[in-house]
Amino acid sequence: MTALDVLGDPVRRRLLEHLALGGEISAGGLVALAQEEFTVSQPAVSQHLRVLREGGLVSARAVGRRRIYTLEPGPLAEAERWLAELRGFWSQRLDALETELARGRRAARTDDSTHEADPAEDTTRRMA
Amino acid sequence: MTALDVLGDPVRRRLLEHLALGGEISAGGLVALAQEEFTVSQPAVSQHLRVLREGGLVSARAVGRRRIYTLEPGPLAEAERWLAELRGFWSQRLDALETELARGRRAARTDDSTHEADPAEDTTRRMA
DNA sequence: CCCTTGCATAAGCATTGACTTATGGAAGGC
DNA sequence: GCCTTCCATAAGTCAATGCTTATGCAAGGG
Repeated sequence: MTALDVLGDPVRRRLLEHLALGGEISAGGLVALAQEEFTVSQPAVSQHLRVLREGGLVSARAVGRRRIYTLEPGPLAEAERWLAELRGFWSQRLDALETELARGRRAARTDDSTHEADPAEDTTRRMA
Repeated sequence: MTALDVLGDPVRRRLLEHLALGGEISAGGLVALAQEEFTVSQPAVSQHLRVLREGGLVSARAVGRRRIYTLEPGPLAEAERWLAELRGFWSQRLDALETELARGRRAARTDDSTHEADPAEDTTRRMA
């Protein structure tokens, strides 16, 4: 999930948005666009582009003395899947809880009271 | 998109995964789970939980002296939408490019040659 | 051929951020 | 009423990261 590490910066996110909307954009074009919204120098943007490249989120090809950048959808899709899976398991859990409630909770025969989910039972540090 | 800022840490991501799979988990339980995979202290995990709380990714309620944490799907869904939109615009662009190519490219009447997408045209710094 | 443009890298600095140990307070067991 | 457990916060350290200026190199234009 290196994509989510790379996405943790607003400038990089904006660069990706511009690439998604505008298609292929040269490094200079991306610098100009970034400087419309952030006060950053050309090297700063270039370094962000390097991070994006190393994360596989974009690719660059040389055309003359220009570097044309393209969005690479792979890592983005991976991140999206990760999020979707989280949400999936979560809603599944919600559903389970609902049906549990709908069933009238015939359990709770222990005279205590509603206890929380059990995975947190052992809180002592099991030193690895 | 503060969610993506918060998601830029592997420990926090893992905590969210555990919450998604296990439902509600106490702070101590999350500490124990984190310490199975990372060598982190209890305060470190507590600080991560604070970041997650402030980002709205989780919520906590007090039960006795325990703090029970719950996944909040809202920000996650928002991040997912952002990613999906990126991918959406991108594939749209890809499609447009394909149809353009399929059309045989009747344009290119200017004797020059294939030029790249135009948004990068002006590369001078327009100082804001 | 220079001279300019386009972009990347180097080096240095400042800030952020993740960790640590230490501590405190609130709730429960005895 | 203690003592323990659970968890959060405080304070300080260290590394990572994002920025800057300076520079270098490759490609075109005159």
